[in-house]
Amino acid sequence: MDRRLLLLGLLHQQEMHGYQLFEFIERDLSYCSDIKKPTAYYLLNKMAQDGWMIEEQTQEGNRPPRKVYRLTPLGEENYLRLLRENLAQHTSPRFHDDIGLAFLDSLTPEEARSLLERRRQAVAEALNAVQDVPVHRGSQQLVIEHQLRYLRAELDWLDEVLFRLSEKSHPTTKSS
Amino acid sequence: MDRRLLLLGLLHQQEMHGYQLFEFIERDLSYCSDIKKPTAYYLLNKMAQDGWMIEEQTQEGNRPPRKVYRLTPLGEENYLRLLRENLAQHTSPRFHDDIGLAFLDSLTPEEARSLLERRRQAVAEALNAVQDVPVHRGSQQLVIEHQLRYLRAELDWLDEVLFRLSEKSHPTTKSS
DNA sequence: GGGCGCATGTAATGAGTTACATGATTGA
DNA sequence: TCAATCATGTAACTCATTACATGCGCCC
Repeated sequence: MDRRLLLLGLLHQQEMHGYQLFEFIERDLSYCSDIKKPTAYYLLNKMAQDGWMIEEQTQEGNRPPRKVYRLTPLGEENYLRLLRENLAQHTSPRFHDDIGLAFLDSLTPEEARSLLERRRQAVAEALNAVQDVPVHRGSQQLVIEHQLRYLRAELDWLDEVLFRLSEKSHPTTKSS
Repeated sequence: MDRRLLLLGLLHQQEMHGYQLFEFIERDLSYCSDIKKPTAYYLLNKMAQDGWMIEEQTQEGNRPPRKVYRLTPLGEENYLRLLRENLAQHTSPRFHDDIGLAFLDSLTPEEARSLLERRRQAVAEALNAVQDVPVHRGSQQLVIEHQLRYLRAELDWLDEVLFRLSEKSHPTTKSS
């Protein structure tokens, strides 16, 4: 239902056609969703069939025809329902990266460290990328800030793990 | 491939049968993976066919027969390959919860606050649950600690958002 | 004797992806 | 003229899930 909520939320702000919606999501909301084009088109058709929105065919000059979507009252109702559900709940994401962490002691501390340094590098790059993202409109900016917080916490965590590994690989270096 | 890595990692530590593996994952590694029973059985069969592990039928008394899995050298090789790949990379999880955040300003600050208070409650409960988890063996404990860090960061973040909302709903209260 | 636990599966379903199809316009 | 952009889709496929099937033993 998340993907529906995403589309509904954007159409609540402003009517759009499918291509436009998809481009907006890819450019501005890539941290929220990795929805693909066929999925977006499919959901739009589905929700139009269900009476959540109406399609309007438009055409500018000889450009390809567009289907512009506008929420119906039923659509607005469902939008608010899904939004309230989403906000009230917490769903812990699965960190696939944790599976490797769980088996870290299959490797020597040295190798574990060098691999996790690579991971650290990747996280740092992701963080830089998010820091460079231009400020978003209204509460969409919250998503960016959340991402920043998350990535900073990841970096801190990785540094902690790397520190512990460095103590393991130099066991002779004892703190006084 | 993550789920394969999970199964391989456990079998690398100790040979087990399917039921046993699944129970272990559910009890001790529920933060890593939400793999379901049929998926686990399917993957075990698949990897056995591919020569990554061998099945051995065993039976105790009149109990249901078991299929015990043990890694082959090929399986060990693939285990280490997947483990190294996993450790070196970072894959940002999708936070479905962020979709609601992006559209927070569709609601009044008051309603947004009360809904996010509910979310905060859910996060706090999850945090308590993780804090009560008994210490895990070796690097499996890292997963628990990572989860703790993540949930604490989430709580901090929610408190920040809630604070901003409280400022919006009492705009007369200006700081000197 | 009735339900739960052990132990392994099959079949149907679903959600979403990839790859492909179409056809006009714009720009190098 | 060749590729890219605009704009919408269909078809096949993958991966994983849910629901169901089986059958014995154990415990209350």
